[in-house]
Amino acid sequence: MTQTSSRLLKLLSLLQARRDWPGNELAERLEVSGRTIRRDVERLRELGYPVESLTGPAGGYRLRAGSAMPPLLLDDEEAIAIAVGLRTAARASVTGIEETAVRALVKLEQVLPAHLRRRVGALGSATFTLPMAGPTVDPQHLTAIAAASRDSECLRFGYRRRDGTDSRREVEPHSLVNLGRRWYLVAWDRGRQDWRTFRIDRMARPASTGVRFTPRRLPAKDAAAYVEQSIAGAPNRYEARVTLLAPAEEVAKRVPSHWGTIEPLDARTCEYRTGDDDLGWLALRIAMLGFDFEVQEPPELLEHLRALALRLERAAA
Amino acid sequence: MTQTSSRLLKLLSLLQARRDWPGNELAERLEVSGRTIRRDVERLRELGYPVESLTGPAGGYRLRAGSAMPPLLLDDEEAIAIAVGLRTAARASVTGIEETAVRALVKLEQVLPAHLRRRVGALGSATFTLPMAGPTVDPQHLTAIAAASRDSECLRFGYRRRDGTDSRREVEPHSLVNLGRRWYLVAWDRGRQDWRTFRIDRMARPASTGVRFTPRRLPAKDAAAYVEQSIAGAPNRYEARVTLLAPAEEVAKRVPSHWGTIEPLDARTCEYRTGDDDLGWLALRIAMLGFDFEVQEPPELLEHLRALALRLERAAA
DNA sequence: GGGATTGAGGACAGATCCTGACCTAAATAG
DNA sequence: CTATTTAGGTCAGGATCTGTCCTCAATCCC
Repeated sequence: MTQTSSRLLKLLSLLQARRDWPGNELAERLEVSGRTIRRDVERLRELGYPVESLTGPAGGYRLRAGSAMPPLLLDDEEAIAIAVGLRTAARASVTGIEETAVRALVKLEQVLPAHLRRRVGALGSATFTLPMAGPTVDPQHLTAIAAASRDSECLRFGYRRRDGTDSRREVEPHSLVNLGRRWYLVAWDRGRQDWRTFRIDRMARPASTGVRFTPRRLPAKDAAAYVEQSIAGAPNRYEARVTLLAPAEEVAKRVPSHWGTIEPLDARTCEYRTGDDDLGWLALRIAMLGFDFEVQEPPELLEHLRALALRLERAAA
Repeated sequence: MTQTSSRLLKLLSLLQARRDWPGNELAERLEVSGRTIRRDVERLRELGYPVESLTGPAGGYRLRAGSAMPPLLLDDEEAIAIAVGLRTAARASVTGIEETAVRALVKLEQVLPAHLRRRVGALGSATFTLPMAGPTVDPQHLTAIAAASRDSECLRFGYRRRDGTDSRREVEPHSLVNLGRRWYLVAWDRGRQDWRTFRIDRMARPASTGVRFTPRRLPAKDAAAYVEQSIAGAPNRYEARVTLLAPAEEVAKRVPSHWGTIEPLDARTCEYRTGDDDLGWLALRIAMLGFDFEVQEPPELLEHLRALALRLERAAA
């Protein structure tokens, strides 16, 4: 039966690689009779994959989108592209899919052949995040932590506290949480015998110890809630409100909707609101818009702008 | 034997969803005897998927990375994350995997269930590209064009020439090429009866006509070469060389390696080289580094910096 | 070290399924 | 209208699958 199964997979793979396939070409490729191809197509349909067919000359088979995801059959290059894409998605921190991206990445990396993993690593060193975007998180850390947490394995890492002191931790990872542009791990600290949240960018060399544990119940609704309550007060977040000297429509064309909101003030100006943890980053984002503007708040933003303007002037001198 | 095949797929899916699986749990889930599970594992191994097994208590099965990619079995959320990740990867224009990312995206979108496609579209509207990054390319255009080109189907679109005049085109798409931060389509223009290259960001509503064509031979080594020769002279590219007043090591920590090269000049300064088509974008990239700097070349960069500094000063006033 | 747990795999029998061959029907492009 | 292409019924021989039963081997824990 491994013959039939692998042939079905190959068939699915062919149907994903090109859209239209005449039956006899499939038969040739899979080295079976046309009748068997028809039966295989029937089987795929039974399994829920919608294979369309057209009769007549220029007819053939075609895999449509169905109601469920079929298994994806990727070649090496595509697998790499997906791995790299997921890494950037995990750091995008704009769309709210970061955690899922990491989960998918863990799944993919588990089965990614070694030679491909090396290539992904090489490409991955091309960091996409902007220099000013604050502390960056190593995607390899993310996947290592997510894998340990998925498989209920203890995790060991070095951790630098807020005050700068270093320590080594051994924890039972519960879940990985993305908030704003930061990643947190919620875990039971085995040394301290209590729940803790850790910032991933403060970790050093996280690695599974291989020791399994039985998951504990988190004393909170969910991990995200736990992180929020435990960093309450800390995140010093800034909300910027600036007036742009440009029509709202024109601004809207250039500003991604998730980067803030635009409200028209009059025919020639509009108000732009956006928030961030990092003032420097906030200043740049506004400067990059390419329009003249006036800062309404916060006042701290003005200082950053002044500093930036000075630096540019010095350079342009 | 759709039963055995679908069971094998389910088994593969389970093995991808978690790392360790005891045999009897698999047997329960798949509603077969333990013996059949062992046989299924054997079958997977025959198909080339390396399934490890450990005996003893706490033993079980585990899917390792092999030498070839197994079919990826994704849940809905993961499929969305991958689609979004690939979209950003297609636009990243830094790593050299954009074209593969588009190919993978075409494959995925072909089978992406409708409800998921809607969600991807909603998320996709959160444009990630930076506002200043120049003309953005709609990923839906990219996939539409890539699909037509993969399937040898004619493509129709509106095109705005360099001089601003609009026209409608019907072409036989040959391939999609990514150069720098721009996308080009190499195609046989049916109206003009000749080869042409089109910039994707100048296209309007590209769509397959459904008409099939037989691929022609391109009069060049490959599509990338053809694009390069046909836009020779046009791309007005700038190479910047600036001196940063900061030690090379410190800069290296903040600058992604693909965004330019860093050469130490002395203990306290270094030289940063980077290139781009867009001067404004170039200026920002340097300003964002967060270090004092001096521009060596090009002179045009100075003007942009001055303009930017002025704008910031006005805002900070 | 001993016992319990878990995977490995041979053998068997009955049921099921697969394949290719052959044939007819229906749809479609030119 | 004709050639092409998928749809699918039927048949027969061979291959495959499954569960049961059993014996081994590796590993963990007491």
